[in-house]
Amino acid sequence: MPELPEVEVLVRNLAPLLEGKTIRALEVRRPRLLRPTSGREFRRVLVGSTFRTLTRRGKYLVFTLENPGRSSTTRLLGHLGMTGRMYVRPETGRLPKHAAVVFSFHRTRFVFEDVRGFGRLTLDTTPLSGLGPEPLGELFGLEHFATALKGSAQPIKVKLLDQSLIAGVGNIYASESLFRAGISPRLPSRRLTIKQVGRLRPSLRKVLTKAIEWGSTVPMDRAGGVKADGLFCYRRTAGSDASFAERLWVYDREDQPCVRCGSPVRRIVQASRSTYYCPRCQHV
DNA sequence: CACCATGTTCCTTG
DNA sequence: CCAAGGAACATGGT
Repeated sequence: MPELPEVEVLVRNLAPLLEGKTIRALEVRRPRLLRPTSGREFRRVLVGSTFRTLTRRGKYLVFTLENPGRSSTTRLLGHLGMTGRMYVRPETGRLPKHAAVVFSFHRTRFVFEDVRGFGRLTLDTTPLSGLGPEPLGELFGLEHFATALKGSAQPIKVKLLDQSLIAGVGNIYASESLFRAGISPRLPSRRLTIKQVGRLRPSLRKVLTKAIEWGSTVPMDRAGGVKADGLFCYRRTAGSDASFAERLWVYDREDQPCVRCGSPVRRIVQASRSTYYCPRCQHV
């Protein structure tokens, strides 16, 4: 589920459910996902601590906790990888098969589960320092963007995935924003004209903003959608999912007609990841 | 069985 | 030294 918009929606749903909750017990079932923090260290620091704030940075969730005993604050960093999920539930019922970490409160528990195990929940916050500006923030200026692209021969699609350039853009919204801007994903970054950069920047912002809106307004009981308890997860659900189709213009739509011109959407592989685009609307 | 998957990191190659 | 490409990570869906 993990690009900026999905993480943003998750954070908004989760924050009110966590704030003020004190960790009474903590179970680490897949210590590997805490690395480089050890399970022992993780428990030592967090049991007894109280969740204060939850924010997002790029695709990361940033939790702050307060420990009364040490009168200090702790930052906890979360990342969903490809299949991570986080949610608060009543303490009843059994845990899912892939539950990695379980925080117990009074009558509820906060669960981090991850099927593939590419996600992370750790006390190591160093990954934050390597992130570029937030694409929806003030620091993501046209000048900064244009300058960063100027030096690189990498295809623009690949460049958009570079988290040190912009934080939070993933494979889906990279394709989507290029379609909206009418720019070929193959175009070397340094070849973008100032006019194209001028279109790409607002396209990125629009696509991300719309996705946040969509994620925040969709009925919360759809399969693979958002659940009322703050769980958010989407999976590709073939063509049967109408809302998913409406939401994305090119991603995962290989051979389907372009929503703008009708010619078939093409799929190519760049940096070993799928890119989708309309060869007619995104020439050059 | 084969191929694909929203991400990041590490290693190799040029 | 740097950039680019690919594998690895681990599991499930189609």
